[in-house]
Amino acid sequence: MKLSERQKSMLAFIAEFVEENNYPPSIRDIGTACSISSTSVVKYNLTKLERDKLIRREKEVSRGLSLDWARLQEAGLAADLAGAPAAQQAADGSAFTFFQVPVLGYIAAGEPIQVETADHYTADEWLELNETLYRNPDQLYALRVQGDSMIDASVLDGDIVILRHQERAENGEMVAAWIDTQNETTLKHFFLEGDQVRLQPANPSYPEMFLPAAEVSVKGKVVSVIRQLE
Amino acid sequence: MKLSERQKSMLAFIAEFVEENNYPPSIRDIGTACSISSTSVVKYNLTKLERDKLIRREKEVSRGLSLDWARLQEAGLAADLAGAPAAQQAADGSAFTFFQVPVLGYIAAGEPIQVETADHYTADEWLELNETLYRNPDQLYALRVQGDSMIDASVLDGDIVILRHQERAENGEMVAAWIDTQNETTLKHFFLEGDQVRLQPANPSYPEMFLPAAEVSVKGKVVSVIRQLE
DNA sequence: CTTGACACCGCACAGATGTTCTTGTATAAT
DNA sequence: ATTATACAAGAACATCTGTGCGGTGTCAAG
Repeated sequence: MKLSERQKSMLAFIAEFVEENNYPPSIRDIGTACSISSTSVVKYNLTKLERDKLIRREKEVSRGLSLDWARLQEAGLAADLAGAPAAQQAADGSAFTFFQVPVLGYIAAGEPIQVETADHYTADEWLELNETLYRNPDQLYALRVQGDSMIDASVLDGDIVILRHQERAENGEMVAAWIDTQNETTLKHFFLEGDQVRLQPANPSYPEMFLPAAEVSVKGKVVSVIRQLE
Repeated sequence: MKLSERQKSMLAFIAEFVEENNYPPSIRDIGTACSISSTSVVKYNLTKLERDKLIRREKEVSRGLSLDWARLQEAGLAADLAGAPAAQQAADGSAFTFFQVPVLGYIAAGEPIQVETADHYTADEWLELNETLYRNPDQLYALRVQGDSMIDASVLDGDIVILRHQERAENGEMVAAWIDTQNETTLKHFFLEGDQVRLQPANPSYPEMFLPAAEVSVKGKVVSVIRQLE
């Protein structure tokens, strides 16, 4: 199922419109927004989208259409759309969205964590976060911290770190790094020095690690830390 | 603002309809469902509801209406309605709830923050949290931390602390404390020693404060710390 | 070259839908 | 009684809006 640019822009507009107005756009609304002069072309593409089950449509009902977020998510299209998994009304009437982040397991000098295979369905716990705080929520996941090797960076044993999945990191960033030779994932500050990687704990009582760049792969970068005291 | 039975049933129907169809009902839809034979009567009542700001309406747009959950909640009407913001469907179909926490301002050795008067409608920012992590969410609020006086407790400048509103604290807990004589709220570890209160920063370069218990009032206890690195 | 699928355009039409006008019925205040 | 106000009905109207149909240009297969 591949979509034309036009169809993508239509989806984007529909999402945006619903987000803003709380009711769906008419065919002509869509046409104007997506620079489609003919209503029948809008209908034509709408039918396509409906065939792919990305939207639902009620025949002969004004503005009788809605997005199927489940399918959009499945198709990897939800991320680009306004008001993703569920659009909600904040207390002030403005619309905003929330999303869920899977807590995939523990990180430390502990067992390996297969971030790639652990998907949204194997996670045993979830965090719910406000979109205003994060971008690209579909790339986020969370881990519980075990050990105090990052204590000087104010990350304590038991904290939850939220990471954005990415393979590269800037020097000094706090990352989850997979160490090939040791078969484990660890939370450290990352420094690339020539063809060596230095993984530095933020606790002087733990040693730095120097490893060949080939043996280290970055699994994600810490974007947030959450601690429960109660 | 009191509503007629008819208006209540209209609200209920609109909520139910939107929940089910993802688009709003037409005037005639409402009429049929609420046993109103005339479209003008529906419009009449819709106008009333709009005057009370319980719904929003776009003139001359088919199905151009939406519920204002904030106002409905305020009026205590939201609970009876289908699809109220509090109830959501998780990906696995199970229901769970989330809630919002107002970010009321900054805390430090800074300006006073009137937690009592700052209610859910004056907050300029919100956090959204999963209920599974917190109990009694209605007593929660959040503050941004200014300054590094709690750095040794791993609370950094810029962090957001979530507090539970309470007047009492156990020794050693991290609290937001109002200091009468200085007209300010500050974040410190709390110790009651006789009729004196010791407020201790978690940073050796800041001094402890000893104050008469009468001059200190606890505004809340820190239950969580959130940090954004990105 | 012809054909057919595909994406697109314009337009006219009919059905869907909000609005307005007139009328009628209570109830409470004057 | 009279007036004002809230609530309701029905019909006519205007416009919003989805649908259908004829037509165009492109492109690859036959």
